[in-house]
Amino acid sequence: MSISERQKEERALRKERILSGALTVFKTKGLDGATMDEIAAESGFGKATLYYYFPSKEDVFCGILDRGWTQLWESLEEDIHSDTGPRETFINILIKIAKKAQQNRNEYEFMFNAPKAISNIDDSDQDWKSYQHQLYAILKGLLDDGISQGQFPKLDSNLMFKAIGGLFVGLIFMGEKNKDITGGDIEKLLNQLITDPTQP
Amino acid sequence: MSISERQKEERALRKERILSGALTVFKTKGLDGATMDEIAAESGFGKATLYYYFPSKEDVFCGILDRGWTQLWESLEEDIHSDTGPRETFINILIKIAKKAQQNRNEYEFMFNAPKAISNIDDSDQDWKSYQHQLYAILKGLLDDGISQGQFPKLDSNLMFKAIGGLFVGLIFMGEKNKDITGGDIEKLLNQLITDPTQP
DNA sequence: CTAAATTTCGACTCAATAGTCGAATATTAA
DNA sequence: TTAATATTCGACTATTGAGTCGAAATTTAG
Repeated sequence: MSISERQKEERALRKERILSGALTVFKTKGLDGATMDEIAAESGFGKATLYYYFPSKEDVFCGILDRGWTQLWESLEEDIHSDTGPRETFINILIKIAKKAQQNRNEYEFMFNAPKAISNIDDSDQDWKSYQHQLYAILKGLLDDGISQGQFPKLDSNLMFKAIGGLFVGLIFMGEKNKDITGGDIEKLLNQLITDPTQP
Repeated sequence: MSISERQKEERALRKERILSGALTVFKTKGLDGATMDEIAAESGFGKATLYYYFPSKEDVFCGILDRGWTQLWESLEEDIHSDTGPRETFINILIKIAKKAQQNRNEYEFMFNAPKAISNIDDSDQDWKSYQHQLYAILKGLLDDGISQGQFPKLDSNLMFKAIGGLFVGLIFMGEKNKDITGGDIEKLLNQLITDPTQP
């Protein structure tokens, strides 16, 4: 008899629990400050048990990114495939990301910042990377389309992309509080940045 | 006979050399990936010699921040005390920082990003922190003044500050290349973000 | 119930690295 | 020259933390 469905689910649930614990520890101790012992304690397992579910610390790390980027990608698909114009789609996507990021701030801060801190020989095809690249490609495409349709200011799209990305990250992750920023705020500032003053 | 002026200078020069080497290693290996042995090798000293100049790894780290923020603060003083209006002063300061940051990208990336990664019991009065806070306070003040004078959009200044800070960091540190961004680009995007459309 | 499979974990190994020590070398002042 | 002072450093220590091991506990299936 092979493993039952319930067993699979419980196993997945335990993995989730470990990832959550890891996220908590990463948040308080930083990426390198976090130890497997602490993650084990935080998630309520013995250290050796962690290695029964994840082959290495790095895999715990990537597990968080995988889960996060996959979920984000899936939750955005309807917006991506909607047939609104580039500008509206672009803004909708960013606002949706912002909302999710504020609901799960730790996770998203990790997703957006942690990858920079990796120096490992990282040629391997991580799932999360492809999702991240896909998302960035979509956004970049919308930006290009929007610019060529005169919906955005006529500026180099790479530059715009950096600027918007920075603004976005700044709004959501700068400072400690996260209560003061509404979807409306983000929309307002995005509009401010991407409204072409030469258009009526 | 106490130590001569030249001796002091040479000692300071050796400290500089160590800080530069440290910056190089930090850049390639990351903050926690960098070891004192590597920093020693990179800067051309034996490890023990490093400890003759800096009491700990953390002090090397803070040495970089101290030097950077102090120099930045000093180089900005004339702009800060100029009597141009808040908007112009604000933009001048940001453009000057951007220029310096692009000339010494490693150093400034470190200055802007490294502090987040510190989790140490950091109550101690680090010089660099006061410079950083002063600079942020000045910028925040200019923003407040500018808003109340109608030179900026009427938005919450904390929000604006986050947005501008993010945009700035995004423009300068996102991606790998740093050649494509001119002072003009930065000015253009800043203007885009901080121009009140309701004003003539 | 019993045997196989799954899950758990404390104790151990082993490598990496921050920081120290004491001796050697170089510089300065008289 | 010579003694004091400043500088250099390789080898050593001590700690920390990732990953392993083997045995114990629990669950599942017949």
